[in-house]
Amino acid sequence: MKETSVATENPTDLAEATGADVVTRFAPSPTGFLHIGGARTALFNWLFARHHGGKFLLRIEDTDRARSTEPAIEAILDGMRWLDLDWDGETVFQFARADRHAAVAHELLAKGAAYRCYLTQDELAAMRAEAQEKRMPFRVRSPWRDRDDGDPAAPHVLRLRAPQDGAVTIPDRVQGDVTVQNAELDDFILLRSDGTPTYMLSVVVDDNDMGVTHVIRGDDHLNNAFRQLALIRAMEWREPVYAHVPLIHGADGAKLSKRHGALGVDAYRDDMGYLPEAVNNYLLRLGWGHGDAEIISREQAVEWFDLDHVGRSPSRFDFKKLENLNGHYLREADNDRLADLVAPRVAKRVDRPLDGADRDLLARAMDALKPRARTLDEIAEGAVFLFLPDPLKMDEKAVEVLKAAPQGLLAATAKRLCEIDDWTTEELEAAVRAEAEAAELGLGKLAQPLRAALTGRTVSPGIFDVLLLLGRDTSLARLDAAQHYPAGA
RNA sequence: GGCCCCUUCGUCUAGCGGUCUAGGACGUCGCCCUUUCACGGCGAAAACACGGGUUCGAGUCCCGUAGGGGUCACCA
Repeated sequence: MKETSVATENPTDLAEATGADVVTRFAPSPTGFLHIGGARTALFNWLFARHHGGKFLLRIEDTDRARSTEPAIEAILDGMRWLDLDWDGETVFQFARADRHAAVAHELLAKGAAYRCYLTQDELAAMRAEAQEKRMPFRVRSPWRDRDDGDPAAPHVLRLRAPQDGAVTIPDRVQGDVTVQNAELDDFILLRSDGTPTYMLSVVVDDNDMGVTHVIRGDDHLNNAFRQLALIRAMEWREPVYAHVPLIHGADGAKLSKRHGALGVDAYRDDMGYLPEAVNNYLLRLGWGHGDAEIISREQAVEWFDLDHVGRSPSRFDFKKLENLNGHYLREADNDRLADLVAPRVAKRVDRPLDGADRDLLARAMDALKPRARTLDEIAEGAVFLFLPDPLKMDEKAVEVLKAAPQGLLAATAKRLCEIDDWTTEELEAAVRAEAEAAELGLGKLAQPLRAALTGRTVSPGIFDVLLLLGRDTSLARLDAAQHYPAGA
């Protein structure tokens, strides 16, 4: 992965730089974070390129100067890195290529494939209003398409002279053959009156210059593809293969929007505590499937991914399933890595930073902690008892368990534990079981009060693990404190 | 509204004319394991939107209806 850098200055070298059979790209506009839908689009593009041994390019569509921001660019790049979606070559910044885009527009003008249109905003608005009134579909039909008596010095835009008869069929790799009548399309704007290129022009030029062979994107762009194709044909450039992937909806079926569930991937990482491999696996299975496969590794995904199995209907985002997947990857993850990830979350809960020893303890506890969690926060929640200061705070249920415990049970157990030579699981288990037997209690009847005394809760890892992790001193101290708890509290 | 697209369990999906009395996963429910909670194991309920065709035969092909989505900017 290359550093973020300035767009390449010599546009025509872009295609040459790639030269691969398959070139895909992800082209987000930096007006916000990398949302989940964009992440999936990026993933699909990445997988498709990797599967074919091709290139995966990244282009930032920052031509909307008013809405594009530097933090947004950083957020997108950050999200891509987190998901481990590395791109080839340098990041292309679209705005830096505006001159090239304009040059193409003028080339079109020279060829007669574009024309100067002097229609004003007011005239356009009037046409729109009239169409509305007659309940006719509105389409710009510029009188300037067939006039050349305008004054080039006057404000004007450049429009593409698009075909008006016949129809165009796009053999979309996901949607199948899609046909649109040319009469439905109008002469879209290439260059604004201030001379800046529009998105429609920029994508086409950049995709061409970058040698993009497969355009895989959200199906909200399906209609644009027809306009873009008209431009490509006017330039006599190679037509890319299109694949329009259905959008992702919220759990209620409504479209995801910023207001409604469309979160940045950073939220999945920071707020929700998911692992990138879980998010990737989940996203892959949203709209794509490979038989009964559910848990799919990166390598497997690269080997299997294809456009043929991308579904054609929009899918809903299901946190339950993501969570389940996350639980799976949590259990598989390396303990040290998890300790690093969880430490700050624990620190927040116990209100103090964790030092090296704390972190080691956390790592040692991980095998006991992670099977019980589905998110990093759940691990942290389960780990707090290891780092809480004494006297330990008891939750309500723990207090009840302690109250219900037979008199002297904890003291007797503490006494046995006190006499242990080696604080090992074996010794611990022997001592606790011996006490349970002596008190003529099931292990459960003893384990619960112990758990409450040791962790302040009624839910925790196995009691012997708790004893072992807490260590002799803390265990004994908490047991002692708990004996006086109801009274001393 | 015009145009375009979509429609298998609650959700994600498998299915590419007969092997579908429709498979898997999440979720839900039950049982087992068990020191709590999880994990794990076993099992259950749960779907081809509707109506017409085509065909010997349709979840799979075609047409309608309904529902959902996308798009209609000098935004991207």
